[in-house]
Amino acid sequence: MQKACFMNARATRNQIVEAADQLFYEQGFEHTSFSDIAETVQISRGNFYYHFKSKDEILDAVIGYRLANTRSMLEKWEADSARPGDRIQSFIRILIMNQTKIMLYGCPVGTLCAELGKLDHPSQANAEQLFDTFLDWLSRQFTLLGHDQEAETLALHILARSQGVAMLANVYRDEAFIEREVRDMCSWLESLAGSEGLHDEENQRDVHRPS
Amino acid sequence: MQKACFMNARATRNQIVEAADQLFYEQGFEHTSFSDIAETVQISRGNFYYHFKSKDEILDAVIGYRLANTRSMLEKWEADSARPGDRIQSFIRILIMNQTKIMLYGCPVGTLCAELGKLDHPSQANAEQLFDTFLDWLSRQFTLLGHDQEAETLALHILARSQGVAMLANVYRDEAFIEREVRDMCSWLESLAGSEGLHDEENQRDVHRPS
DNA sequence: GACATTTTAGGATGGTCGTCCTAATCTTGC
DNA sequence: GCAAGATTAGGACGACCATCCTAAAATGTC
Repeated sequence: MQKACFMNARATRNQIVEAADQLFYEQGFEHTSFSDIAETVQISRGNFYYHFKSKDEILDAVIGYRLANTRSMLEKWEADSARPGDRIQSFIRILIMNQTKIMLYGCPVGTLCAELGKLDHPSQANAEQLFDTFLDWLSRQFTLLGHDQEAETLALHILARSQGVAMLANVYRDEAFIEREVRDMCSWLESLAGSEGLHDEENQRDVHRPS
Repeated sequence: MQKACFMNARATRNQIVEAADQLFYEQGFEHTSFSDIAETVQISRGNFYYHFKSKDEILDAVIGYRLANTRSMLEKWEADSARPGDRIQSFIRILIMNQTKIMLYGCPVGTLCAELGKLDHPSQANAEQLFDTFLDWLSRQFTLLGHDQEAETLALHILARSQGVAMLANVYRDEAFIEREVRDMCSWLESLAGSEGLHDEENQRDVHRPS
C-alpha cells in the first residue's frame, strides 16, 4: 500500500541532488566525496544508500536535474523573446550573467563532460545530452532566423565559441575579455540575423516570425 | 664527489615523466595513480620516491616537460615560416594535426588547467604558464602582422576559439566540425593579415560566418 | 674481486574512499 | 498508544591511494 505522506525522503533526496550539483560543479565529480555532500546536507554518510544505490546514481540524478533546469531556462528565453535573434543573444549573454561562477569554476556543462570523458565514465552520454539540449535549441533558433541549411553548423559554432570563452575566463579571470568576446559574438550574430535580429534600440514593428 | 657515469636515474626519471605526461593527458591527473605510471614504466611503486618526493612533484615535472615541448614547437613554427600569418596558421592547424588525440582526450593544456582549477591545486599557476606561452607567442605574431595595439586581444580570441573547438571536438568527435572551424579561423586570420606586408595599417575587423 | 654509491624492489602504514549492514528513530495509520 | 513501515545514524568492511622504510641489487671505482 502506497502511503500518502511519507515525503521526507523526497525532500532530502532533493537536498542531496542540489548539494551534489553544486559540489560537482565547484570541485568536480571525482574529487567530491560522500563525506563532502553529507557535510553540506547535514546528513549521515550511510544514509545516502537509502536514496541512491551508488555514487554514479547520484551523478545521473544531478545530470537529470541540470537537464531539467536547462530546459526550463531555454523555455523561458523562448517565452521572453519573440525574435530568435534575441533568444540566441540570451544564450550568448549567460557568459556575462554567470560571469562570477564561470570565472571561478568554468562552464558546468563543459567541465563535467570533459571530466567524465577523462574518466571514461558510463554517464558520459548522459552528460552529453546537456550539450545536445543547447545544440538543438540553438539550431531551432537559427532555423527560425532563416538559416535552415546551416542551422546546426551555426549552433555548433556559437556553442564552441562560448566554451572557449568560458575556458579562458576560468583560467585568466578576465572580465574585460568576456565582455569583449560576448560583444564580438553578438555582432557576429547580428551580421546573420538580418532585419530580424536587431537589438533594443531599434524600433521595428514589422516582426514576422514563423509560428 | 660527483660521479660521472651513474646516469640510469636520469633515464628512468625521464621515462616516468613521459609516462605521466601521457597518462595525465588521457586519464587526468587525479585519476592517474602511481600504480598506473609504475605499470607503464615497468618499475616498482616504491621506486618513485627516489626520483620524486611526491605526486605533485611529478606534476610539476610534467608541466615543465610540456612547457619545453611547447616552446620548441613554437620555435620550430617560427623557423619554418617567415611570415607571422603563416605561423599563426600553424597554431590553428594543430587542431587538425592532433585531431585524433584531441577528439579522444581534448586539448592537453585546457583540460589540465581546468582540472587543476577544480582541485584548487597549487600547481595551477604553473599550468597556466602553458597558456601564457601560447599567448605571448601569438601576441608577438599579431604584432608582427601590424596589429600592435590589439595583439593580445587577438591572441586571446584565437586561443579561446581553439579551446572551444577542442572542447566540442572531444565531446562530439566530429571531424567535419573541426575542419570547418579551422577553415573559418584561417579565413578570419587572412582578413586581418591583409597583404601580409610588414606595415599594413588597414585593419578592419570583418565578421565571418562559418561556411 | 672488494667496496662505496646509486638505483631499485617490495612490503608496511595510515588515511580516505565507496559501499554495506544493522540498529535506532521518526512518521503515520489504526 | 501501538504496531508497521519509512527514514536515518553510525560503524564495519575491503579496496585503493600516496607515502615511507629498509633491504637488496645494480653499477661504478679502485
